[in-house]
Amino acid sequence: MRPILKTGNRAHAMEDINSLIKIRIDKINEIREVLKINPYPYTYNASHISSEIIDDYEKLFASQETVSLAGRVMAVRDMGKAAFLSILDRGGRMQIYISNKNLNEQDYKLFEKIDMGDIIGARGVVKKTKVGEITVFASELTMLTKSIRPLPVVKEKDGVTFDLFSDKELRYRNRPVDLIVTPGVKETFQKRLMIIKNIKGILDGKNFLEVETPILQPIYGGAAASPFTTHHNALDIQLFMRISPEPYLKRLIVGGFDRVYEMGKCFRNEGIDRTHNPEFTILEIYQAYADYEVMMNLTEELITDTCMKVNGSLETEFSGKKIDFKKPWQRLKMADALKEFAGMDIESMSDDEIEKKLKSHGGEVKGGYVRGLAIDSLFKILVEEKLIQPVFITHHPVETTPLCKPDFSDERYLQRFELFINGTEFANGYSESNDPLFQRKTLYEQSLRRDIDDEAPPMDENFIQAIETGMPPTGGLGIGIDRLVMILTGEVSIRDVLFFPTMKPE
RNA sequence: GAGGCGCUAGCUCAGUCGGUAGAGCAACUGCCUUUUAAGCAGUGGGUCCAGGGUUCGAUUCCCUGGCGCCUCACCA
Repeated sequence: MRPILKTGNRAHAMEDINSLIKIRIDKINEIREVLKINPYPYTYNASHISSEIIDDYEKLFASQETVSLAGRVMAVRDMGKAAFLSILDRGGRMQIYISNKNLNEQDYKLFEKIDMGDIIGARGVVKKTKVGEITVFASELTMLTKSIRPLPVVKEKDGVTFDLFSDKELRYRNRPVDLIVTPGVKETFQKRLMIIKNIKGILDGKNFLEVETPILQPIYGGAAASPFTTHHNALDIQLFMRISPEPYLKRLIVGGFDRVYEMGKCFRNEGIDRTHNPEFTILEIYQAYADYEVMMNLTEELITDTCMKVNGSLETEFSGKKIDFKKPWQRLKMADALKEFAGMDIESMSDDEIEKKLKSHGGEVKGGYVRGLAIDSLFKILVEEKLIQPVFITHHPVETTPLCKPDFSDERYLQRFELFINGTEFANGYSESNDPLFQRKTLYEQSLRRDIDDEAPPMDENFIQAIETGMPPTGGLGIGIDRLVMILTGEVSIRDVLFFPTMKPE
């Protein structure tokens, strides 16, 4: 079934028109009919953006050349025969001086129809006002887009913001307005883009290839999570939204792309909270002939380099805690972490003791006791939240994942690491499993758990066949990009680093 | 999934011990030729989230529901 435009849309839109909007529509009509101006023209050539005018002020003032710029009107201070506009463009804010002495009659009449929120073009010379603010003294005004929906009025003086657009629900549901009026929001997203660009730059510099793999998959895997399901009409088959790009990236390693990465959306059909959004961005990297130690070093490099580029320092603050990214980060075996933070010598404990301990802390293993899963669960309950500074937890019990190689020195544990910062997981990496017989066995066993654990993925025969073809020894790494952006920008909620977080319909 | 809190004008918020409501900003009308949270005077603007109950009367009290935020649980 194709989505059909609801017939009620138009009626609803009409209802929505309140008196403030009506007044602005009247102004559009006057602009069109009286001033004979199109309030929605097609182009405008601006010579400068705000920041360039400020940077080049001395030169522009000396030459008194005419500059032009385009932006959104954020404030109108009208004093009768003179007025000041603040307009906002890509480079920031610029003040425009309006006077009927400098403007022709038509443009002055147009000025009288300008509201906060309109997008205009202004041409004029650059001077400082009496109070020393760099200002474009307008000799020509152009209406570029008449806005009919009023913006929230946010004011600011001496760094103090007044009447902030603070209703989070409205902000997330109406992000364009939020981006326009809420200080700092745009900057957070600019930082997000810088972080992503920097990480890709480092990887590109190391000859990793950025690839794209299917988001719609007939069989999902690579993590334990509930998928979103969808349906392909022509093939009449069920498809799943990927929960991880891992299985396809490994197929590419088998195919000879021996350094690949993908940064993209994954989808998990789980609850929503401060650190979880149903769709989120993951970075996965695979490097042939490398092991988990190489991937740990790469993790350190990616994050410290990016932190330095974005924040100019390796120290940041996150919800009141100082985080120090200085290398090298501590590396701690999970068993040792349990010893250090929970006072438990897990290796000397019997299954009975472990199970009791887990129960006493309100934990359980889905589908019945398994020693390794119980240890992992104890770690989560007792240790995770205590890991504030960056630390690699290594050597998880073999039962925690079927996709990782056991450590040759002690096969009860994996060559795996997870990076924890501020009590949450940021990265996860392995020496990837490439023994086809072992892989078939562990994935089969995992698929059997589906009866008792609805998050266990199904058997993926096609993937096993790829591993049977022969995957070189490979190190793999996954980093949660949204959470990384959170810690590097100091945002406590994932919704504040996503342009459009998932919301229930109103 | 559980608990707490919130939802009143375009925005930010008061308020009504139950008698259908107010401020600031925004808007509108005046005044004002260097302002910057511009200022001064005046005017208009509300399904008080929705539904039900109690009541002569509910925006207010009670119940149910919706949406959001926070905390917890869940979460490779």
